[in-house]
Amino acid sequence: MSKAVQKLDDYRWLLPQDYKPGMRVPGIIYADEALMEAIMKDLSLEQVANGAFLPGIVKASFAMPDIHQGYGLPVGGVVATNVTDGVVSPGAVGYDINCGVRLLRTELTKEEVRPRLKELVSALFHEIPTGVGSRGRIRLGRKEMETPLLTGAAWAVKQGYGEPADLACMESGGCLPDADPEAVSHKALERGSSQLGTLGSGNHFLEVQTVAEIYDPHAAGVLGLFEGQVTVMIHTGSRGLGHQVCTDYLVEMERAIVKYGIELPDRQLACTPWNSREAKAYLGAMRAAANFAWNNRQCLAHWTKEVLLKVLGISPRALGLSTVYDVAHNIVKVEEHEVDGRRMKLAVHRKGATRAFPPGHPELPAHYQAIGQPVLIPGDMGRASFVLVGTGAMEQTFGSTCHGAGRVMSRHAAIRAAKGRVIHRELEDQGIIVKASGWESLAEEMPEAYKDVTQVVTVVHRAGLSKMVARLRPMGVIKG
DNA sequence: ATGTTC
Repeated sequence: MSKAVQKLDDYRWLLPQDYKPGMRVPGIIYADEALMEAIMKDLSLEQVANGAFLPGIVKASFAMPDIHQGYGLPVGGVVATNVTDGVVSPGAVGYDINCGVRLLRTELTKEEVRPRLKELVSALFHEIPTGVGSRGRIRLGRKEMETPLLTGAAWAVKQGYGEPADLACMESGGCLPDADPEAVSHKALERGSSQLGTLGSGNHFLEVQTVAEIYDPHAAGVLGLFEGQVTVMIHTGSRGLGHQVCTDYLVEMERAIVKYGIELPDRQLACTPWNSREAKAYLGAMRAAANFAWNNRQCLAHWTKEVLLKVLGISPRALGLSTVYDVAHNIVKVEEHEVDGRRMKLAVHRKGATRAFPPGHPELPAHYQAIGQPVLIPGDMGRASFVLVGTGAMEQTFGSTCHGAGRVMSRHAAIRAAKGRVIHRELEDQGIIVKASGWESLAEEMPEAYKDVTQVVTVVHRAGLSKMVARLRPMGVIKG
């Protein structure tokens, strides 16, 4: 019976190490009974087990309650490898390097914005490039790409997009050090050259929201959030540039596993020893792509502010827009963690998982030291999104929590299920104005295609990975 | 996620 998944408590499940011969550590899944049922329907658990084969993995292959099947590792997976004898795996980061979420606060209430909402959503949709292959107003030559890739969002701020204060409100200050633009292929640079300040497609969105409920008044106060307030959430990543970096290095990793004799149950997890030439190159390129994504969200936030000012016809002071935080949920980072009582330097791969460091952690900005790292959880466009803060994830999951709702329907299944329905009308009946590039992109993303995000965050809250601060309700959404 | 099967 040990070969089956075992329930540890109300929110934790164990995938024993003998679930699949060759696992170096067990798997741990965070979920309640209902979410576990959904998780067992695809190959997620198999992929959690496969992650446990990665050389140098420590503690366990972790999965968050929003996991679903992905490329190699499930989306919602966390694996940490020892940097002395472990590996780095692009499939355990994902195609959309530094896919992430940014939350902006305003001084406005929903009553003040509601009368202009339709106009606002139309203007945002008009001004912000959305959809696959969308191009923005910034055009950079290959040489001009170097600084944004090296210096992160500080580049956008220097260009006049946003303010220096934004940088302190971003994970890692909006820049991963040791990025190497030279390790990014010409093809990747070319794809990225016109994509700064573009939203993309799929589950990426820009949403005008209102704070519907506060669970933790102290943390909400520190974050500048109050009930009835209007916020803006931006969910996007590194676009074609990051996708191309992942594609390029997966080819390289295929060669590396042969060269270094690494055996894996799934080639999609192809990886390379941490101290190899291939790892150095991938990490340099991955960090450059992460910095591109931070610039992308920085530019999008700036244009969002411009549109808000123009449509609402108010002063910047009356708008009171500022950055609450900006998180990366597809990334690999070198961090120090305690494992079996020993401090270790680890490569923490978070693929569809959010860092959630506790209060007092040295990597947090001074103004958030008391509350812990802000966690931004985008839900579906009909229900809710959440703000949480880090609590006790350090001892459990290398300081990681969930990243979203997680799909329950494939894109294809969602389109089939939505046939004959008018999704934007259904949402409008609930007071949510949606603009998307087409019927299909809305059908793929309809609320029923996702798990209930409230259920997901309840699990991470009760399991002590992070603490619920506020629930945000969608008012207006633009989608690729 | 993605110039959505170079």
